[in-house]
Amino acid sequence: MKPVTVYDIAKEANVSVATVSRVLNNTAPVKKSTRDRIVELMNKYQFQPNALARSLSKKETGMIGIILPDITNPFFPAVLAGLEQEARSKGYTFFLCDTVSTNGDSKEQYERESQYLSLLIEKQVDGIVMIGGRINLARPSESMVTEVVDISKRVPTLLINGHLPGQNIHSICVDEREGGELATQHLIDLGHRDIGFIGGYQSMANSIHRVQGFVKTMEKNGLKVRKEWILDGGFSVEKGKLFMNHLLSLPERPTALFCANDLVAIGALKSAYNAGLRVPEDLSLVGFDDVPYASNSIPELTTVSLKCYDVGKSAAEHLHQMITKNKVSRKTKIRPELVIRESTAPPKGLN
Amino acid sequence: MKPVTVYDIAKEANVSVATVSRVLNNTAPVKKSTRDRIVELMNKYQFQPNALARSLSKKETGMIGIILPDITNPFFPAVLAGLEQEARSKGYTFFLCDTVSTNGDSKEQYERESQYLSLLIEKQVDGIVMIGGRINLARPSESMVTEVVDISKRVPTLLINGHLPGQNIHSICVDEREGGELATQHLIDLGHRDIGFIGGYQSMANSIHRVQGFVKTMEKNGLKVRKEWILDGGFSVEKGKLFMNHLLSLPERPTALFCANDLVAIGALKSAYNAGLRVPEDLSLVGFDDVPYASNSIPELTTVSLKCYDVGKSAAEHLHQMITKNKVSRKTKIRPELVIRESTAPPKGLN
DNA sequence: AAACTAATTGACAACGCTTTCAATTGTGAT
DNA sequence: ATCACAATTGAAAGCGTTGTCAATTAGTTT
Repeated sequence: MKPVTVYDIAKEANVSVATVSRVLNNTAPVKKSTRDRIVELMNKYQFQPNALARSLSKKETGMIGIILPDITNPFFPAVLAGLEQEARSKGYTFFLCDTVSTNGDSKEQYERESQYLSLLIEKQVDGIVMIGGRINLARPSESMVTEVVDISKRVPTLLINGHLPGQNIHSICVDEREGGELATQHLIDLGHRDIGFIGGYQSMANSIHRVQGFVKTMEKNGLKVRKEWILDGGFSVEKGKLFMNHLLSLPERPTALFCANDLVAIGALKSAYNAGLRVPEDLSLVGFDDVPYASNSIPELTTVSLKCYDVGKSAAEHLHQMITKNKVSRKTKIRPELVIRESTAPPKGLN
Repeated sequence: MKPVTVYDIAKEANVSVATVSRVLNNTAPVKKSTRDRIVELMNKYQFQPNALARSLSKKETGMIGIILPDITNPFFPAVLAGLEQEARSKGYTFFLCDTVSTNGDSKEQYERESQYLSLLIEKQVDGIVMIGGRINLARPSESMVTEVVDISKRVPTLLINGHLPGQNIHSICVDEREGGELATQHLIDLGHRDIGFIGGYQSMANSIHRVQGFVKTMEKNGLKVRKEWILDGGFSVEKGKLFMNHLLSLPERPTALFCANDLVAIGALKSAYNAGLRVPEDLSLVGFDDVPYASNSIPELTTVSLKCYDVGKSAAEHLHQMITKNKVSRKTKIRPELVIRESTAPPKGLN
């Protein structure tokens, strides 16, 4: 019942473990006859080398750890898919760390990030990628940043769509601001002048950037941004509904809405629909991220694509370079792209 | 730059590594004064024990491997969430194995499953959970089953919503057939007589069971099931559209559709919508799984809930029992539940 | 056949932790 | 003091690989 080891094989083949190791790794020539004998034994016993022992000895595990906030948010599986695909082709394997907390307490979430960070070190992963969570905070606490800075000194660490103030950790991200500009300009080009922004958190970098792109573009076009049409406080469908409901209760309403992400847009869409508004006839909606949801709603969502898959893929490539100690530029940017679908149209008066 | 080891700590504290290990694991009493000294050094050097070494020695890793077909399908993150939450609370950690193949080749997918199965053994995971893929095949190849049977003898293995013909591997699953009955009866109770079934694969157990529940209930109610209204060949939104389009081209159409999963239902919904049909007025739709999508569409999908989160959670508990060698019943069933939302209504003529 | 280079192999020390067994130290009782 | 016993500790043997260095064997060349 005990697993067979190189030692067992060696003994039965009348060779030393060194030789067995050699055929196992093709690390040095072995006479054909003895190699055959060993291979045969390996098959006979279904020998599977113990990766722990191997890693301990070689000081490399081929594992990369990924810390993300919530696997249930479709955005993360989307980038994960690209990451996985690429990393796998390079021989890496995955350690999934979901920091979601049952009660939605973000303090607990950051706490969990810390735990996982240590854990990954202990597990001796070859690299770490972080996405979402503290690295998306506009102003993370001192300890939060030093913690990951320390980590990044011990093992190649890559941030996806995030950064740490005052630090210069490797990252790959897409220009959120530009995305915000794209979306807003699209709406303006359609003829909208009364545009609102909903979703996100003022404490998070991505939200801030998206809003900045929005505001900048509005002003560039000589349009006024109305404070009461900028609502934040969440990234979920549920929150999207709430935001929309609030907007609906206002005396004056925007004709178009730029949503902090697709989920919020979906929520807004639902609320608008329930209130009898038609999208895009009565209200234009643009989302952000381009998760699968976006193209499956009715109407399909116009959105700015973060190109999740590509981001994931680049991340894997970048991290691989870091691990193999090739030099890479510290930051790599990916440009977002506007995907025009069905949820945007000229405002009503303009037909 | 080298990581500090128990040995380093021991030396500086003037004790043996055994003692260091003891304070590290609280595995035996250590005099307060020396314990304090050691703890202090650990902090000073930010000592983090090497989990590889520890696992090698203890013969346990605290890792559980999970093999799934495609993280991008929202169903899997949903059960993963429950699994993760529960497993984490028990001190386990995750090894993610996504077997998706870029080109959608299922042969390649099964191949990948084999690779991951070996890999997990090599990595010495404490347990394995499989979901989807070959364990959902109605008639998997001989080698596919012996492979996982062999694995299950080496390490606790649990199947979620799957089985292997002629074997008796631990599994936790929800009764697909009953789900099919629930959905169908609901439609019939609403007054529908012309009901179709779309989606799934005739080669897959879950599809077969769902159809069986459908057929059985139809017959029980004295209704005829029409061959031409049973379409299979996929689980995606895209396929759902195709199925619907085909149905639309038929001279006679069903007034209600039971879809193999929510994604297919969404696809059908979109096609119906594009064809000018209104759901549920002109067509009733019921999905299966109850992924987040289901409650975010317009109209919201009536569906049979697989209670993904619960399934994941039970799986974690079950596997934990297996790992700790407590006795558990080999199979645990979870009952599906009909969730009535907005996509179903009495057929038109009946108002 | 001797000398020499090339091809194969084996011994053994890491890798960093846990665990067993025995040795040492400390304590209160006598 | 002395003894019995409990509380602490240390030495060393694993755990299953890899990798280095030296030794052995085989193959050429003269």
